[in-house]
Amino acid sequence: MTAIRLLILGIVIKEPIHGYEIRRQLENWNAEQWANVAYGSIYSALSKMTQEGLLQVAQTEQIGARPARVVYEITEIGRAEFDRLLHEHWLEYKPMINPFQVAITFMNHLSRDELLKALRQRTHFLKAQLSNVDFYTDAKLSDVDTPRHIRENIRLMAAYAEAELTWIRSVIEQVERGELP
Amino acid sequence: MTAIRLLILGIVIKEPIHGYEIRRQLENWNAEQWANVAYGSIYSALSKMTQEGLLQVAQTEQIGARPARVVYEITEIGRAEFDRLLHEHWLEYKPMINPFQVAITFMNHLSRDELLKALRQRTHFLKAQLSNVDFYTDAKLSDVDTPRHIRENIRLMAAYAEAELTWIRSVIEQVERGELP
DNA sequence: TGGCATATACTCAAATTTGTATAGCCAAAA
DNA sequence: TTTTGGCTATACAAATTTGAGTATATGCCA
Repeated sequence: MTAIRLLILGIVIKEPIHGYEIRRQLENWNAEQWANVAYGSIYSALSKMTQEGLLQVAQTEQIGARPARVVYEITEIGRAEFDRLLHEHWLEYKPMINPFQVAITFMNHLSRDELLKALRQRTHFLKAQLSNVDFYTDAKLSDVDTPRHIRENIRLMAAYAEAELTWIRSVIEQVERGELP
Repeated sequence: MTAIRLLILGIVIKEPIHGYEIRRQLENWNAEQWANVAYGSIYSALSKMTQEGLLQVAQTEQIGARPARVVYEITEIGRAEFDRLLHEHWLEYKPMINPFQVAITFMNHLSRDELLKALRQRTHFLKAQLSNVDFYTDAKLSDVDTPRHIRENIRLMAAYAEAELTWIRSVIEQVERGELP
């Protein structure tokens, strides 16, 4: 929960903005690949943080008969909280939650063939990820809304993917030699 | 939520067991480092899954006047669900949720000095992680309750940590050269 | 100009998660 | 013998998250 708050505060701090636009920003950053951003929770977080005084409503824009846009802006308290959360995220070590490691835990419940198939499947996904990296590092750089250092985020993902590929290769070998599971 | 279910089903499938013992098993696997296992949610998941017919109560053991242990066992439906979830986790690519990447997103809000300090701090954590790896790969192997392939999980974590260390070194250099943020 | 896919924008009930509360047992120190 | 700290074991209210639901606008093609 502190993650979604930090993300929202960091977006609102730049300029007053409404929920849907925040969602688009997060999509633009591919945040769904490294954060829990169910889009419903943007709105919960916005009202909760408003209630707590971290944000305030700047204006509501009625466009036709659609739901009115609610534009939020950050308060001084909100700025302080952003700083606090940012430092917390930089200085504390919070584990990364990886569903694949849950799968690994029960490796021994798959047959040899299923396991090899799954490992190769995973290899595919990881390579697909990597091939996106070049695309993004080029394309996103020219996009004005995307800070240049967002590229570093993508590079880190690529590094994780490479590491996992190496690991998978070694596991495949062990499975083929009958040492695993 | 599917992750905690898979974990619990995979533990209960081996033998009838009560909630607290499940918790200890998860601690033994260092599950808090790669899964969301707030220990309260073990009990929620157990009763929910019982209600859904995936588990059933095998017995309740009253020891003195303490809360009675409720021992659960898996049902046929539960076995089927375990298989389904296991395959889902092996064959689908689910993103890993990484709070550090949220921090990276707002790298530019830290001063150069704060950033370098934070990066070095992170380096420390990662090296500490790595130094645990040798310990665990040795120690856990002799533990009967810990399947041998759990070691692979630890090796994967080490691979991620190494990858991140390399990434951090490159970022530090860029920051020192004034190219970031 | 009408129709269809896609985009805009938020709401809310239901499901899930969290963390604290409760409360007794046990071993060792004082 | 009493105190103290830590382990055993679950319950549950409160907070959070999810995702389907609602309803309108807009662009595009024929």
